[in-house]
Amino acid sequence: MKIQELSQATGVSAKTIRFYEESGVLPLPPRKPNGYREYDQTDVDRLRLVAGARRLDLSLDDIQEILAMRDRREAPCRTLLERLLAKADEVAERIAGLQDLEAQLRDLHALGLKFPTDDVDGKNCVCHLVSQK
Amino acid sequence: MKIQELSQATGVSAKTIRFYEESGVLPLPPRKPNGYREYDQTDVDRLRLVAGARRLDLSLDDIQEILAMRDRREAPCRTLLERLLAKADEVAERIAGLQDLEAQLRDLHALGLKFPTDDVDGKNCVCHLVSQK
DNA sequence: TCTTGACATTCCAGTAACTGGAAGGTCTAT
DNA sequence: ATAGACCTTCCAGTTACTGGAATGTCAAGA
Repeated sequence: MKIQELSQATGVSAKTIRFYEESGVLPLPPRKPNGYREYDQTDVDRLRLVAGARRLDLSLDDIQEILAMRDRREAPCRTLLERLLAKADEVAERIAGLQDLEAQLRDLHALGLKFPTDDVDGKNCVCHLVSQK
Repeated sequence: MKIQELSQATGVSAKTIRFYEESGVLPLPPRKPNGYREYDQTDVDRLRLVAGARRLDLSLDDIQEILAMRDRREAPCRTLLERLLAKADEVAERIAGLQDLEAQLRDLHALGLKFPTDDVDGKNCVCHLVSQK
């Protein structure tokens, strides 16, 4: 299986596959005599796991750690579970921050509409709204 | 006014101020004979505007463009307004995505708790939950 | 056989917005 | 004289890729 086929099978670009390899989340694959990387089904499985975890926004570091533990046959499941929960909490926080941000942006926009639009650089320029304190 | 004082007045680190200068959002300040940067109140104002806009998550590119227009006495207000709105929409989208993500993470966690925890690398390992398809 | 096109390889550089650190110069006070 | 608290520049690293250049390989068609 060549890199393009692995790419097709997983939806991860060849470029990214090489990057994952260099990053250490994917093992160095054997090479054919011509130097091409050779993959098999276990690589598909592993890369799918990586891609799935990335979709859940786990960092490559996290993923590598999880895979390393799995490879050492330690209990990765509990760890993964904890990471999932921690990640969920993180995401919840990020959401709250972004909701604040969105509200502020819309407030500012609404407020801006009330200013005379021909007041290019006057005291009422909306630019001042953005400036803090 | 030295860089540290500007930093105090705006809450932006000296390191970041130099970075902003290099990025072009802040102008090259005059230097004292000893080579130290010299700032005044207009720099405080400008940097506050930058910091405020950054807090609203506008990119340095956006900010630079807005400032450039203001400096040219063009109408930055309308532009800023549009950017605020566009940014708000962007943020709303990002929030929706993150909400999906959080739900997925919590579902996965809940699902994971139902698996036997001693099944280290068996078929039921939560790792498989993460893997796609 | 030659050529074309689609693959493969490596390496270098860039993205956004900083942050950290090293090596060295300057100022102020004791 | 020396300590420390500044200042300067430059280089490197962060995250997860992506783009591009230069080059090599392979299979198929004219």
